Amino acid sequence: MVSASLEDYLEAIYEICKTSSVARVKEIAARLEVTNASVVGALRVLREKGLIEQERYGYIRLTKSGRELARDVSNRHQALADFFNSVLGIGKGKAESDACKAEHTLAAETIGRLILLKEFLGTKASPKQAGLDSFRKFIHERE
Amino acid sequence: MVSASLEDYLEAIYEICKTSSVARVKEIAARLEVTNASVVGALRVLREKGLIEQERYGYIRLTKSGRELARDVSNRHQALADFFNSVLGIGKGKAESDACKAEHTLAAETIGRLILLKEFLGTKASPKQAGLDSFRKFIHERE
DNA sequence: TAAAAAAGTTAGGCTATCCTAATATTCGGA
DNA sequence: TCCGAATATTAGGATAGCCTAACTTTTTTA
Repeated sequence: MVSASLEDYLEAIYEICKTSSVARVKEIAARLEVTNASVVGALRVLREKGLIEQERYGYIRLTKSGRELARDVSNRHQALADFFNSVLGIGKGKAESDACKAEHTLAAETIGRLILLKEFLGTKASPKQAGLDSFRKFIHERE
Repeated sequence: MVSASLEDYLEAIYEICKTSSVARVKEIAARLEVTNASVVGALRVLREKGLIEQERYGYIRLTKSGRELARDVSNRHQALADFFNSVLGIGKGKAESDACKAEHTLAAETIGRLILLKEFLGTKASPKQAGLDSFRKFIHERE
């Protein structure tokens, strides 16, 4: 298992690698607002867990399992931020910061249901079927 | 500010005091599944922050500000557990454990919106107005 | 190409939170 | 009432995560 903090590091590396192909200590530190020293400490642990690869003083890449884990965290983050903002109408900034924290704590099942709820509310097909009961049916149909 | 951990202690004391009028170290330890020693350490901090009163070897009571804070945490917990279970259809156990963690991380505004969303979905009055747009109107009317 | 700048690392320290083991206090029953 | 059981506390230690300061390596540039 990896802690919430380590998930944050993985997620940051994942996001950076989307555009840069490799990540560097400085970028991770900037994104997470911690010092380089803290990043180095976290990277050592991630390396020991086989989630990243890095040569001394070199670039940082996710391993297969690191990438899978990071992608999961990132997906949870996106889903939550989107739900908070586009369903609940929370401002983007707060939606992001809430997602940042809740992505580590909410069960995958819970987040999955939030995604369904958004779909349900976006459904124009059957606007007459509002309400909890029809949301339950909606869940049942897709799971 | 109090940490997530201290909020858990406050909440436990609050719940215990609902039925017993005072709390004891042993009960708090049992509820949070930590040792007595950990409870004692946390109580010292809560005392320093003026959130509880306790004589040496004696009973534990919340102060006014402690009770207010504990009530807030407890309310967030209830609202989340209820939303997860009764709206999302998550099993009670998981709904509780998710609530336990998210109660410390989600902004009050976010939790407030979840409560509104439940009300909205429970509204029988206007079942034709399903969908995100009418939820937004719904929010607007009550805030 | 050598010195300066930038980036990465290490060493050591701090705080929060938990633990176990030992000790102190309180309380209930013989 | 006094002794043992129950409860509370203290002492000391571990871990995680962050920091600053000093140092090393790499990169840039004059």
